[in-house]
Amino acid sequence: MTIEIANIVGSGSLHRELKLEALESDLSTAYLEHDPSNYHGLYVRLVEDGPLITVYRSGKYIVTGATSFDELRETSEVFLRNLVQLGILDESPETGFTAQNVVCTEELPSEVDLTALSIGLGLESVEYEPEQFPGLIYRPTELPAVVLVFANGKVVITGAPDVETAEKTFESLQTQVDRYLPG
DNA sequence: TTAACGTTTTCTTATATAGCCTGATACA
DNA sequence: TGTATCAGGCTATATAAGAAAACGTTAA
Repeated sequence: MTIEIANIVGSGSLHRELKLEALESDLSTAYLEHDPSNYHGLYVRLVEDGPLITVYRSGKYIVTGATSFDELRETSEVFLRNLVQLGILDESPETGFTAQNVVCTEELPSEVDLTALSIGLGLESVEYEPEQFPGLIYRPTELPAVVLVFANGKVVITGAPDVETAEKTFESLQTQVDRYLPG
């Protein structure tokens, strides 16, 4: 099994309020975007095309666009170090930074008859409306993740807090596919 | 009926996936 | 002018955050 991580979302808190306008002018080396008329959060990128940090006045922040847990952690830590260097924080606080959502892709060994699969899985855990969206949406009752299954066998797993959960979710799907669409 | 307040929804970002639609461009 | 091709946007999914708008409810 070769689950590929496409995106990880994490969040944490600095436990103190921030002046976003001041932060915007102080973080001169980062890639910044702040347009309160569009959205109230301050967007920060430490490197061009790198993960995006959304910072709020409350001191809470979100990191999106990381493709590994190392990159997610590193982004949060470098951001905190920058704030300490700028004198915005006295020292790196305990932020409680954790991954909230992992988006992964996988592939089933063969094409899938989505209509047959939706009948097999049962209407209570499946949404499949091809006129609206070409993928089948599967919510396993025992796992906190959602799976998008496409007719060509490609699969997107989202909502999982970690890779283990994503892998278990894919295994659960594969079991169901083998049961309802043998051979 | 209107004001005031409380609750809910929408917005934004990242990302994969695939089908459909629309607009732009190229060529006959 | 008509057809073909391509690119881009929208559809749906999860998640965090908080402001603002859109609701619903209650009282005067």
